[in-house]
Amino acid sequence: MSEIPKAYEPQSVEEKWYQFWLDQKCFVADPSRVSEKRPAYSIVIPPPNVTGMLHMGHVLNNTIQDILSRKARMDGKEVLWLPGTDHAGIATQVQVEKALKKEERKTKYDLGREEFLKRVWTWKEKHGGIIINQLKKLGCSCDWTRERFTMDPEYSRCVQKVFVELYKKGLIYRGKRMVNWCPVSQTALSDEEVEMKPQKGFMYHFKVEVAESAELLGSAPASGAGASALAGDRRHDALSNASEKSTSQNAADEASAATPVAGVLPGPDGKIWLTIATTRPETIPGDTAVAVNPKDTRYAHLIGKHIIRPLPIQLPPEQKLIPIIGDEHVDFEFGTGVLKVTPAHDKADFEIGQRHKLPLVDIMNPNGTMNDLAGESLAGLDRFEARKVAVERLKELGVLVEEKPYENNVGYSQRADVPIEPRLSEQWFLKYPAVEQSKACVEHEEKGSTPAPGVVARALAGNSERLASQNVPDSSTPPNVTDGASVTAPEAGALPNKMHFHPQRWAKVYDHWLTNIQDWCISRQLWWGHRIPVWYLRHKGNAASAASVLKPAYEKFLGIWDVLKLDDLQEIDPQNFMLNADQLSGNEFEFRLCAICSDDEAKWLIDHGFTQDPDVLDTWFSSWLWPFATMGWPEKTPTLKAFYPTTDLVTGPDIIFFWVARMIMAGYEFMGDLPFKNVYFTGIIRDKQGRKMSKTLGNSPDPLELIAKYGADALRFGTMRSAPLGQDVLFDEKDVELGRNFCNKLWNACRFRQMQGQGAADILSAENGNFRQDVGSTFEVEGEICRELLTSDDKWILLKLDQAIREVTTALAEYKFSDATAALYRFFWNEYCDWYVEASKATLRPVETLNRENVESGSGSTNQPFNHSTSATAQKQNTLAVMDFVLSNTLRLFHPFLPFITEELWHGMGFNKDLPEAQGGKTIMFAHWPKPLDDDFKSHYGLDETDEQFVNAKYELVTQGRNLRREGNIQAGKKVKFVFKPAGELNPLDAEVLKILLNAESLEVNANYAPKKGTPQVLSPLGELFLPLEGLIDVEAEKARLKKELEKHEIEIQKVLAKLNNPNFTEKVPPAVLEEHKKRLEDWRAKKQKVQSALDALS
RNA sequence: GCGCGAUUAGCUCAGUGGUAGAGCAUUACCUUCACACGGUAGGGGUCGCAGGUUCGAAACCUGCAUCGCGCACCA
Repeated sequence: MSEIPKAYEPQSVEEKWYQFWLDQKCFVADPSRVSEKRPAYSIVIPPPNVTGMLHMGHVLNNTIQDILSRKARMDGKEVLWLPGTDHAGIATQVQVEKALKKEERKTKYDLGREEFLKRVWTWKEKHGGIIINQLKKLGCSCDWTRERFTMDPEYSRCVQKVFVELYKKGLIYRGKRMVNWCPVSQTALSDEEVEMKPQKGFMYHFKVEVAESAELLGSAPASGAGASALAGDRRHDALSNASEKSTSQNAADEASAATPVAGVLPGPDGKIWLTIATTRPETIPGDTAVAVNPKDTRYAHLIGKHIIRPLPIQLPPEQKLIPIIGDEHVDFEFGTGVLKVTPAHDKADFEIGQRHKLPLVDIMNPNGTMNDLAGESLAGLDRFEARKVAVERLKELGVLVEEKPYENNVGYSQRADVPIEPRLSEQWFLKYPAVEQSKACVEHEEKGSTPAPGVVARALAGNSERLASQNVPDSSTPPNVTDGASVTAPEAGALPNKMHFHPQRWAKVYDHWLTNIQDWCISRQLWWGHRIPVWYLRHKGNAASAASVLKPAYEKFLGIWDVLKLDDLQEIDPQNFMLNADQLSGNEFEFRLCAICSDDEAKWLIDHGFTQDPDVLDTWFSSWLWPFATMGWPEKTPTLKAFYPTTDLVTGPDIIFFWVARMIMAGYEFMGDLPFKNVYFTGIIRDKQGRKMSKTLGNSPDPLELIAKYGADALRFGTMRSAPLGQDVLFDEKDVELGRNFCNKLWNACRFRQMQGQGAADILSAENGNFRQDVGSTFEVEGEICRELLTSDDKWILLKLDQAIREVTTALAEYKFSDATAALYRFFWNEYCDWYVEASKATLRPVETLNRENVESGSGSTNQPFNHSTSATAQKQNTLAVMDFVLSNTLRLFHPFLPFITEELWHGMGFNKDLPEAQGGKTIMFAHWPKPLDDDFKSHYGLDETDEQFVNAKYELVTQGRNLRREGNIQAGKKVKFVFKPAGELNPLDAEVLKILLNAESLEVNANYAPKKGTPQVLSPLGELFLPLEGLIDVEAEKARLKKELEKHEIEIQKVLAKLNNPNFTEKVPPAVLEEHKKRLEDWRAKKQKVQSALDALS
């Protein structure tokens, strides 16, 4: 017989079968096959960044999607798992810029927009396939014929169409707002792209002089009442006071010596000083007011007065004068209760500025350096450098009162990891559509995860067919909701469908976000992305001349026009403008066209003096259309009709706002229906210490290396096993190792089975280390199981299989992947391999060894006659049939988790042989998902609790017997004689099983056995087991062990007794529980009795 | 500040009212003809703390503590 490797070698196997699946078009979804009997199942992949690399998060995510897809195929559904990649605006552009800098020492500006974009496309072509190939290595069964990219021409048209539609609806608008500006990428960001991080810095207290000091001190006792007395023009006085401002260190010292509590410091120099707390002194030059709370009695009287802004120093005093205003926003508990207002560099300050019509002084450049308005000493410096310098200047002026360490939260740019700069700029915004519908559609039940009603029951629906006819399609599965009508929007308010989040708690987070939703800044100052489909033409001259310039374009395009009179920023209705241009005033106009343009049209517009908006759209503005834009929308394609709405979405909770919520809104807005029915949120993958995976920490393992080392199946299994529903996953390579070990176990269990079959040597081949079937082999697969020949172990394993099928099916229906793998692991390793395979050796061993000489019958044995010569072969064949049945079901249960090895074994074992092509004959992918054994099956084969309990007792006896060996210090490998004194009848086959499991040299079955004093023994419901080892056993040690056991049992007995003696318990407890307790007491007492007897036997 | 999770064996985690579990790690023994990526048998836990509900709580309720996450933030 040729050697097959003892260990499973995944590499060539995985390669081979993936190619096979591709060649056979196993992953391709065909909408025309969808019918009531063959419902659709669909998932769209969360598109990875096109130039990204596979990381553990992807592994988790995509393994789950693959499991769901493969399970759905085995359920007889038409499955579409739609793959693709995301252009990932900033990330990709930054990558290319870096490469450009490194390789050519150039910036994107050196190349210009067009050339730079060419480079990005080249980069995309070169790197874009990497992650796709990595997904293939993982075994993902995506329909690659439908692979999409967010910048495919068709996809881009969807993006433009959506933009134009929302623009028409008035939901997209352009405006000058405070946005989150990233000084590194030099673009605006959405609120979601800003991450708050605690940052250690300083809180600076500095004092400013109130310009009207003299006036205040002179005419009013420094009380709040004085304010009104100072009405009138104070400007001149204030200015002259300011110019006399003392900068002497002396004065400053005196001032700071006074208690700062009040915030108002009337110094001996005859001036009133206000103390201001800030973390950003470098923005002082941009201050245009100082604000206090009008209810704050300390300061209210100063409202309307002015302070002299200390920076920049060089300015003449009159230019430093800024007003003190009253605003409710100011918290008088915080700091000194005096707030410097910098409307151009702070969101809250901007709003205060709006309320008080304050001027905006922008003192920074887009790259985060200070501009000339910041003053000589700061201009040109980076903002953080400028902060230090500003503090120095304040010190020099003697106005710095305090500087203390302070930690506050600062918004960081997620991408560039630098603090964002609130900045006023002109951007495009979107008012989110369909918010209310999106909120209403997510199920908000209080408790537990809710699989769609009936899913579990349906999944478990029994099978009344016999073994031979396991291949009938499951018609009990109701069709998916995939009516083509959903392509058109239903009437408003008609929302029968609900969406389920798993775990449900994310619904609350989702809800909260939708409730407090802010308009979405969708424009980015990047080059890589979907360019905003808006064109501008500026015209200087009167309205009539402007109208004549616009005319050709106006007539050519049906797009939406806006006309803006730039003189006073007034919008004019375009039609009105074209008709009545001669009567309209104005000398400068801007025309704005929002339309989808072909290349030719774009060229035409450029030729006619139009320019396109230079900005591109936020990447998520394309991703949010993913579920339908990938299916051919706006055409009502067969794919869209058959597979939208999708069934499941699998993603990380970190993009619940970025992506999930927005897809839901887009789904409603453009398709009139929810885009998916279930959302499964994975956990976040962390390292062993619970830290997030990150490149800088270097704690992120390369999945490809893991696959090379352990195999894709191992990686998948290990990941699934350690990923409980909704919990973060602490990744440990040990888990993958466990996966590999498990695959190896599966491999060897099948190898064992193969070695039993006739002509095993022909069936097994060492080539490639793979299982191969020999065409000429007469080897039989899944032969008829004969009821009469079933051993108790056979029945036991069939019942365990039934249980495993139920557990795995239920777990999958509830998205509990770690439960499913745990059930599979337990069933296959602990039940099938540890017990059943070992027990089966009783019938599988060569006939000559299954000989009554080894199962000695004592006198008076009640054993049935056991005719080996005639029945042994049949018995063996029957056991093999059971094994084949169990293994065939097992492989199918495993297939979604371990696609490669199961396919290899499915063929290697020949399980595909008698099946129709489309139902497992070609590939296990389409073999039917195992159904639980139903009552007909069980009664036909006589499977019931009796057998299960008997076998449990048998195995328990074995464990006790092995214990005796250990206590007798018998080495694990050594064979010894056991004697068994049965309590009733004992089938010789069961005796043989006992012998094998005990690794006994022989097992004497003797109902009349009279042990010598001191023979170690165990007692079980099946009888007494003796280990006659005169002189070899340490009697005292054995006694000690038994005594310890006795104590243990006594404790248990006392525990149960305590309960049973409590009248409260016996009266109130449900009868079933009472019975159970009584039985428990009996059990423990019986056990104790047996140990006691054993102990007595020793002395 | 608001919200959400977590707290069970050395580690990572299951466990939705009725006898405390798994994997890893660990100890001892074993290369027995499927598998040392293996087998057999062990050891190891007052289930974060304090109250309450209950005949009965790891589980349910109320506080508290610690850790983590999200949202919102006061300069």
